[in-house]
Amino acid sequence: MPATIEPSESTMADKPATALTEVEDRFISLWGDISALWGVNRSVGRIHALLFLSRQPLDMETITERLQISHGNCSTSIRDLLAWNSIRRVHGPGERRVLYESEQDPWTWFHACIRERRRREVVPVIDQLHEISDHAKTTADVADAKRSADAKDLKQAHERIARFTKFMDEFKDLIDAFLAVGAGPMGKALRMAAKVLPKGK
Amino acid sequence: MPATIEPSESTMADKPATALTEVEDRFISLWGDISALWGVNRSVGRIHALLFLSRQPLDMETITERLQISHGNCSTSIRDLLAWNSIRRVHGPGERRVLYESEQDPWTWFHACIRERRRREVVPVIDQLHEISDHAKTTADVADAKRSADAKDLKQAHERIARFTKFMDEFKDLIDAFLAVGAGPMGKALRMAAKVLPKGK
DNA sequence: CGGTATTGTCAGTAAAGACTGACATTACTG
DNA sequence: CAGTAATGTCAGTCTTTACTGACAATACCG
Repeated sequence: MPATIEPSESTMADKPATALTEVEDRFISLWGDISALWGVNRSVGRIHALLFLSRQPLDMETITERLQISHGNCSTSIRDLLAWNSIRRVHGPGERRVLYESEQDPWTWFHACIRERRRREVVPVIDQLHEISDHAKTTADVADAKRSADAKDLKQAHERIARFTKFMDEFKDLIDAFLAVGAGPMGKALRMAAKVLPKGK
Repeated sequence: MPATIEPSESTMADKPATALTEVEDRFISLWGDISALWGVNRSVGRIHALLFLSRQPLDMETITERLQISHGNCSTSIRDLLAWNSIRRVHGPGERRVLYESEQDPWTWFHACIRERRRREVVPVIDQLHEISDHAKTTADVADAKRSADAKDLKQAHERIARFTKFMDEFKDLIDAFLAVGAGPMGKALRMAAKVLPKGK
């Protein structure tokens, strides 16, 4: 795990490193590392962290200067964050600049991430698994009818793929249960309960 | 999401594409894609998928030929899979070759993955968050004592970082609850319950 | 204990992914 | 509705990560 504690991300620029920026930078840097670890682009994570800490919505220019990234990078990353419902546009009415702010409650944010990952990744994968499983079944049946030598292997391959497909279906159910409970008071109760339960290993 | 349905991964080699290999390849390819999406190397995922489907433990040579990867790549990927407790060594006694097999129950496997991610990623991140949070608190207090102009900002930054740290602590509790329940009959009950609960969104 | 089959390592290279900055497009302003 | 300030796009470049294959180390065998 990187997260080397460099003097400060912002000291690289000409701007002075205040106590505030130094504190912020450590958090931003860590968040960037975590993001990378989970398949999310580092810039995306850093911008998100910055907006999470910021007391007011920020515009793109402020972000690019603060994080020392190009405005193209910033624009793309912000598009991603919007698509993940991690940040919101804020229009001052009749303002030219567009401002962005992040959700302030981490559980609400996490909830949105899970919902999005479910939609983009889990559901399509399950669809494909069912397709593959069906195809395996058909192939196995054909081989069986023909008394092919590999009929038995095909049957077993189908059995294993079906088993995994079932797992993913159940996994989705688990996600759904989590989302149903989510960030509200019920979720709070669940999390309280988690603290009391016997700890795993 | 890629997973282009190419004729067959194995037809690239000289070996013929049987009905079996074709079925296997689709599963292996999909699993490779999923792995990449979650920050796991594609080769690692493909080997895991192959071992999951295989009726008997396989040696490295078989794997490299089947997946058309170099033996160096295979060796490294297997080391990873072992470290993640996703596969096991199987020694035929007094055998020169080392064989590998994967866990057959997907929930047991998933359980092991979560435990490992908890250990490697979640816990270290939480430790760092606490450090950063403490540092922010100290900095804020110092600024406050000096009546610095940015004392208020520092206090707020600390408040946000602390909020996020609390979230991660609760998140770990949730993981612990899951691990405690895990793959046994209790876990089964939980997953059944999940099916009945009102669906999220 | 030398010979050989197998696995481990890692420097170099290939592939994938991220970032920049010039140009295009959009949206307010006078 | 021309002028300008801002955001969006994307080809080219840079950075990171993954993969290969030659060499090294290990483990069984006679």
